[in-house]
Amino acid sequence: MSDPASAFHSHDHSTCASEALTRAEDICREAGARLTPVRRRALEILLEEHRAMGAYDVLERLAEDGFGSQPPVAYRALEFLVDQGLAHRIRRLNAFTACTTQGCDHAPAFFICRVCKSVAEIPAQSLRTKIDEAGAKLGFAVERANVEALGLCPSCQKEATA
Amino acid sequence: MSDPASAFHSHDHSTCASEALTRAEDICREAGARLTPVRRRALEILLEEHRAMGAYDVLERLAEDGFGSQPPVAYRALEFLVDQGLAHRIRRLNAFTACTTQGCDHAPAFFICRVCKSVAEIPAQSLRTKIDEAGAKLGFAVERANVEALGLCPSCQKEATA
DNA sequence: CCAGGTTTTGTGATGTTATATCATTTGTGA
DNA sequence: TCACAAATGATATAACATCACAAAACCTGG
Repeated sequence: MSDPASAFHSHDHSTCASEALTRAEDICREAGARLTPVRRRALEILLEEHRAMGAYDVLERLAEDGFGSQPPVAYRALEFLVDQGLAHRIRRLNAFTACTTQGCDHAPAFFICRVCKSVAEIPAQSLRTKIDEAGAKLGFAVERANVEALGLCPSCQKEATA
Repeated sequence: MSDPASAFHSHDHSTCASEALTRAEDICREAGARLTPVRRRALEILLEEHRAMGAYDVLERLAEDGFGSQPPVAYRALEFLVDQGLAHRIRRLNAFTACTTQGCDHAPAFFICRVCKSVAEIPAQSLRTKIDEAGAKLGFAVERANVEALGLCPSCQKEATA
């Protein structure tokens, strides 16, 4: 993956998205997982923008494309993507976003702009280590950790002061 | 607050809970906020155990005690408690838990046992600082941050190996 | 005290997010 | 090509959360 937190930088997004899709195919092939048409389409939809989308929004788009229109269609596709590390669930927003650090450590931290809803993901292995250590002090064995920060992205800060 | 992460230690819980309630009263008085009967009762309910409760579970208990039985009753009380820093929302569980570090920095991190659902809270200002710094590198201004770890608490680990 | 506004509560309705279940189809490998 | 596993379609329902409005409780100045 090119650029950490590309969400907040101008960049060639069509390349960004198509590369992610190509990598996703590789990752699935290696994992022996099937990137079926719905799943692939769901990922494409998430990749269109660096924001989180609700399952029902994804569902609507999938239905337009001729896939089923019932909630499980979207939830299953999204669950698959999350399991494969191709997407992440943003709990704060009850929503999903495409992974922008494929292949990386997968201890992501998210920065969510409360105004424009864009979401940036960074690799945060060092935070994860700290969390593990803090857990260890309590005798707690950490298996997964969420780190989600809410605030203002660079451009929305400019808007705010203007 | 006595003991960080008391959830995972045996302790005198009735003292733990009653002290928390007393402090809550102080905090509200100082803030000029009204700890009304529903709000107080909601806090008591959350304080009964070191776990997260869903709003509807709290609602059920409140209704039994003669308060209203519609969802807003619970959501309003819980929102008040969260605003006052007397409770926290655990996004991973869509649930709420009483604050066990009242008065502390309020940059909490949570450790959630996936088996017994107990929740421990620790002050985590240093993690918060790291998150702020990581945000700053992206030009992102962090306003709030969630840190939630899922895994196994000490006693559920013992169970698992047994 | 009491008239005024503000805050809190009660209640019904509705919106949003997520899962359970089961039948059917599709892919995969013996 | 048969049998098993994986994926999809479709219905129903569960779980979580908010809106809107009316009634009651509470402060506060006169």
